[in-house]
Amino acid sequence: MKSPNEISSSVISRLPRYYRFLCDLYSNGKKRISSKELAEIMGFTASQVRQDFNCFGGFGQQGYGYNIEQLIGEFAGILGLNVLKTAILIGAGNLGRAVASQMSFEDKGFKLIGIFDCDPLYKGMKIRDIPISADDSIESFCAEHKPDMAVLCLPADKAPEMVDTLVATGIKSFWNFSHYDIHRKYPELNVANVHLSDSLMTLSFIIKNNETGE
Amino acid sequence: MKSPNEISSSVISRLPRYYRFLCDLYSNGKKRISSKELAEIMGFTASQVRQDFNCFGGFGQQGYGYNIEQLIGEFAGILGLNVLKTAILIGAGNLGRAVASQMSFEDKGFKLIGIFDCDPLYKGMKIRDIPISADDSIESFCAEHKPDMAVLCLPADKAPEMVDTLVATGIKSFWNFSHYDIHRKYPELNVANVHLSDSLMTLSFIIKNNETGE
DNA sequence: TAGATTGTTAATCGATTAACAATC
DNA sequence: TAGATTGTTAATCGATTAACAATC
Repeated sequence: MKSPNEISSSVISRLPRYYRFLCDLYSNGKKRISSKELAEIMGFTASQVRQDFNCFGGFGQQGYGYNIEQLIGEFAGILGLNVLKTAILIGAGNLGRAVASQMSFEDKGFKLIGIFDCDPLYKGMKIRDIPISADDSIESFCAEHKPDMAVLCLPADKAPEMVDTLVATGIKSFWNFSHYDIHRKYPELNVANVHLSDSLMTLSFIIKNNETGE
Repeated sequence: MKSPNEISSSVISRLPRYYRFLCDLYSNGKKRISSKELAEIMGFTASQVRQDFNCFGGFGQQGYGYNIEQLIGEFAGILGLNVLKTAILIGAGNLGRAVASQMSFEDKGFKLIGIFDCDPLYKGMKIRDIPISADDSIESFCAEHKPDMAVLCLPADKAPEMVDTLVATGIKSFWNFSHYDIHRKYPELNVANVHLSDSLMTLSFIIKNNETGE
C-alpha cells in the first residue's frame, strides 16, 4: 500500500490496461483469477501483477486468487471513474466529432456538456444532443458551468491562445489531441496527451526493423 | 551505436517525440541545438538526450552541439519514414473517417490506398479521393494490391475475424484502434495500439490524485 | 491436511544520471 | 588558446523478477 504520489509512472501506465482486461474477463463470465493467469493473458509476470496490485491494497486471498468483480470495483475507485467530472470539447472537425460521438465519456466519470468550434459551418449541429456552439461563447459558458476538463481537438497553432483562455476560466485538466505542449507553459495542470502521429511513427519504426532484422 | 534489436523500448518510445520537437524547432528557424537546451525543452536530462542519440550514431560535434536539419534526417531514417508502405483502413465510422481524412500518412511513409466498411451506407463516398468499398471486396483488393499495413477502426467484436482475414491475405502490420488484442493470437505481427479510453482513464487518475493530494 | 496462491522481502536487471576525458 | 559540448564510461537509481514464508 503506497500513498498516491509514490505510485510510479510505470505502474500508472498499466492501470487502465488492468481495468480493461478485467472488465473483459468478467463480461466473459469469469469470476476469479490468479496473478499467474492474468499475467499470462496480459503479457506480464505474476510477480509484477502482485506488486502492482499491492501498491493499492491486498485485494487477493491466498490459495484462491483474486475476485474479478471486486478487483474491477477497486480499480474503478483507484482510477477515479466514479468521480463525476464535467468536460467540454473544443474543435468539431473530423477528429473532434469522432471523439464526441464515439468515446464513452460516462464510463470514465466524464460528462460532456459542451462542444465548440470557430467555424460557423457547424453551428446548429448537435452531437449526442449537445449543440455545437461558436468559439466566442466559450468564456460565458465556462463562467456559468465551470467545466472541469477540456478536450482539445484543434490545430496546434490555435491551441496556445485557447489554452490561455480556458485556464483563465479555471479549467485545470486537458485531454490534448493537439500538438501544443501544454505542460511547458503550465506544468501544474493535469494533462493527458494523445499523439496519434507518434503512434504511427512507432509502427513505422517497428516495421522497418522487422524487415531488415529477421 | 547499437544494433536495432538492442534498442530498448524506453528509447523507442521517445523517438517520435524527438522527431516532433526537432521538426518544430527547425520550422521556427533554429539551426543548431545542444543536448542541454533540447533536454530543457523536452523535459529530459542532457545525459539522456546524448545517450539516446548515441544508440544510433554520433550525430553531434564537440563544442558545437547538433545540427537540427541533419538530426531530422537521421531520425527520419531511423523511424523509416522514407520507406514507402501501403495501407488500407477498415471501418469508416466517425473515428475511421477522422483518421482517414486528417492523419498525414504520407509524412510517415504510409500511403492510404483503400477504405472499407461493412455498412453499405458509406458506399460511394470518398475520402481524399479514396472510395469507401464494401467489406466483401477486401480479399480481392488485397490479393491485387498487397497492402503492407491495415488501420483497424472497427468494433472489438468484429476485429478478430477481420484480422484473420487480413493476415491470410499477407498483411503483417496493424495500426489498431480497436480493443482486440492482436498480439495475443499473432505475436509475430507488427502492431501499434491506440487505446483512447486508456488515455482518458489515465487523465481521470491524474485528476483524482491531484485533487486529494494537493 | 495438502495444495494453491498470496503479500512481501531480497536479488537482479536495466534505465537514468553524473562525471569527465576527448575534441571541435 | 579557452570555452563549450560531445561521446562514453562509471555510479546511481528504480523497476522488474525471483523466492519464500504466511495463510486461505
